[in-house]
Amino acid sequence: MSIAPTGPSRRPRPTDQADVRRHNAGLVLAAVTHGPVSRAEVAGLTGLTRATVGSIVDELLVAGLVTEQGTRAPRGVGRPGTDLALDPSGGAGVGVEINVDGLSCVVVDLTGEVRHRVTRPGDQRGRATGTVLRSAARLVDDALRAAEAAGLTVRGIGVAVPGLVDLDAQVLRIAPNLGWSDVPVLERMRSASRLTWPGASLDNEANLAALGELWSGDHGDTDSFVLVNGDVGVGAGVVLEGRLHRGTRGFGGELGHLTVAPDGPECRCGARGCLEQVAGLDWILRRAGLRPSSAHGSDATPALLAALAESEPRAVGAVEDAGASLGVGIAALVNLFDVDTVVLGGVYAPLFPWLEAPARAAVERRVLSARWAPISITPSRLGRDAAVVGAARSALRDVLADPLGAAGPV
Amino acid sequence: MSIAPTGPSRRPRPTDQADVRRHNAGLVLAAVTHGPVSRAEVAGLTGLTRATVGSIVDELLVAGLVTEQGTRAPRGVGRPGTDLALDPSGGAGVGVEINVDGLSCVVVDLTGEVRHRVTRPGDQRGRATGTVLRSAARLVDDALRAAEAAGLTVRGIGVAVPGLVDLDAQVLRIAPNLGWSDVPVLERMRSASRLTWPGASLDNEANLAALGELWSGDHGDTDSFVLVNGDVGVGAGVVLEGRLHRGTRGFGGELGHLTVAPDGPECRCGARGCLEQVAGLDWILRRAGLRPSSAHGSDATPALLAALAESEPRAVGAVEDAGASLGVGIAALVNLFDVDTVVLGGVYAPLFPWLEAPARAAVERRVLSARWAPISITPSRLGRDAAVVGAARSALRDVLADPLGAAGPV
DNA sequence: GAGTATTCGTTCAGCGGCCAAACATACTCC
DNA sequence: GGAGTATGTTTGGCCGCTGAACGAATACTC
Repeated sequence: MSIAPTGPSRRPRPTDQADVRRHNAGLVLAAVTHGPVSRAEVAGLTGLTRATVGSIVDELLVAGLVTEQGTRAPRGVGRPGTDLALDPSGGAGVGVEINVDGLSCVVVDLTGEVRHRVTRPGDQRGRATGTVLRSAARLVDDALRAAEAAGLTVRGIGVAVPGLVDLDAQVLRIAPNLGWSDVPVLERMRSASRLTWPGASLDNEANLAALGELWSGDHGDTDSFVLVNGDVGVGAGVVLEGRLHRGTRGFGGELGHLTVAPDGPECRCGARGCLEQVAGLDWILRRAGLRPSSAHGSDATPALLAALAESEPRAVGAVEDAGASLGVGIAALVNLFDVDTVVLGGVYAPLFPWLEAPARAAVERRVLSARWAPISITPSRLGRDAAVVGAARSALRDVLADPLGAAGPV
Repeated sequence: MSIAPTGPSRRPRPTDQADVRRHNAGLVLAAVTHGPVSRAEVAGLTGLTRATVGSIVDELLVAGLVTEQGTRAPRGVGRPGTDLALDPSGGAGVGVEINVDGLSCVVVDLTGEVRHRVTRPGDQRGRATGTVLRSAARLVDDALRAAEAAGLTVRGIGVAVPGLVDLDAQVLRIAPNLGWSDVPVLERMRSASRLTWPGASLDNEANLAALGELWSGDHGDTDSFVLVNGDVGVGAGVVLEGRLHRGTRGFGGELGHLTVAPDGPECRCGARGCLEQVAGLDWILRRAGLRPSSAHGSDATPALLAALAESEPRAVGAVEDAGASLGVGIAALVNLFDVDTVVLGGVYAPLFPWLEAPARAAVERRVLSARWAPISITPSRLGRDAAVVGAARSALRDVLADPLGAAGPV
């Protein structure tokens, strides 16, 4: 909980009463997020006085971020409070995901509800960059119109891409699996759109998926976890103390190129025995006797799952071996980051029942602290939606963290 | 930069003007740390107004944390400013290190200068826990007396241990290389001491060494780096954005048990191929034909260095092989954390000339982003002192971060 | 049914923080 | 010696939080 702004500007910044107000407004809004609460309850949760909460809530009401839900049915003696909740029409975020196997776009309101969803499956690798970006821009235009029709003011747009993003320049540096490099995605999408955009931001899909999982709120009280996103490549989104850790240059979480088997097969990156080579989707499919090259992502996975459902030995063995390798990678994550929760997303989510036991065994053998502090390994809640939803909600994050700064609907 | 308190209490806390004051006082003190500066320069550095800086400096002066150094020799037109600097007698921290190869203890003043230093080399593994702790307590007593004699008020005591520390309970959970487990180090040292202690804290040596390096301030502008501490064990202290990352439970940075050779020798931890087993000091010494068991730490290292100086092939080969394995570990760190600087400490510091090339080669082969973003690998500046000095300074950190909260000399 | 206790939300004076601007101070340059 | 410039201090104003008092709405008690 910091009242100082996070972000690229690393310079130490002085603080004044306005920052205090912002911080406390964020606290109040966070308290309201968890469900209908009265002003007095918010005061109890946040530690602020009722007077302060009242004043902040007044501002949030006129900003349209919070609504009063009328007097609550009395629960005991004393005057009953008036319930407060996030205003579903208080604003929305648009999320877009550009991925190897398709495009998707959602509109999410302040309460986290998905109000609009469109997906366009299909292999994007054969298509020209411009064509893909134009399709994506069209999805955004539809989403913006849908939001307006629903009476929602769009506060921001988040775009998720499968590659390394230069956050300062907001440029996609390289996306190996798309074959793109140095693409100013936002700029080109914006110019392909016919509508005026609110603020927009670009980020890596694993990072945004991790944020999506974080905000889905189903992972207990943990504010430190790693989302391991399995696909052809293997990436990790690292959330420490509630904050996404992109690393100094945004290149963090490259779990796929962790060395697991020094004498293993050669990787595209030039090294040997990268995790990606012995736990990635292609390897699993090959090992299971399926054809990875012709059938990618959404195509081959059903065949694999069918084989697993029938306990086909090669498929089961492939996934179990991948699980063991993955466990070595997870052990490394836990030994280094000391997170207590690891969430498996992407294709690892449906494969979880078969991956779990070997992965857990490897982790328990290799993590020194596992004896004192249990490590939770769970499948992703949002599944393939994690990145889009995370992108949309990240667009709302600024509003939620600093409700009075960027607020003001219409 | 946060004005909210960090620490075990994770509950969201409201903020008020007092916190603003604390935050800004910390800013001012940080600006003063970098060298003699005038009030006006501090205002420029921090973004505060001269009025505010003046008022804060007044408080820091009466608190005895800052001194005026008289009018500065004029540099151009205008009234010359009065230089401010940290008060060398403004307080001190005591650091103690309990390690396999000896005990050491230092007193560090506010400016970071070491004012007292005692080391007691010798293998601690044969000695009973109580005996070791009593020796350490005696060192602390000597340090407290030395500080008093120098007119320094000791603000806190930091203890560094080579093992996993439960920060909430302040208990050393396990120190494999000492053979200790579940030792309430602080409690037992305190009761073995004849003097009254100020606040004390216990932490892992690699973490404290990383803090020591961070505050030594010689690593450029980086505020994200990893210190890899080589000894019989291998630990890592992770500093991200200027903050030490202990992980959710303080068990982070266990680099020594990263798997680098799945079929390698069995480790004490039960797994196979831990980095510690193929790049730790014992392994290097054995491989170099020296006797690790009879001659530890400060005893065997000179022999190794002498052999290296004479280019003795077995010694050179041993260190080069260790460097290659270490490089695999460093690559994992960089791929996951995306730090741009890795500092090698402990025994790795004197071995650096021989380690560097193979380690760097392994890193460059295994880190995907190394092509765009160069990775700096340097030896530690503080060498074997990093952990003790870090421990002493960590005891001062609370004062520096919140000068007005815990201040008040005498 | 009336009075009392309890809880909720608001109002108001007070305190402490920062800021902006004016002022006093000290030094250089002409 | 006066003009110009930069430092440090003082003053008035604004803003946010606090604590206590107050009106409002409900339950409990006799």
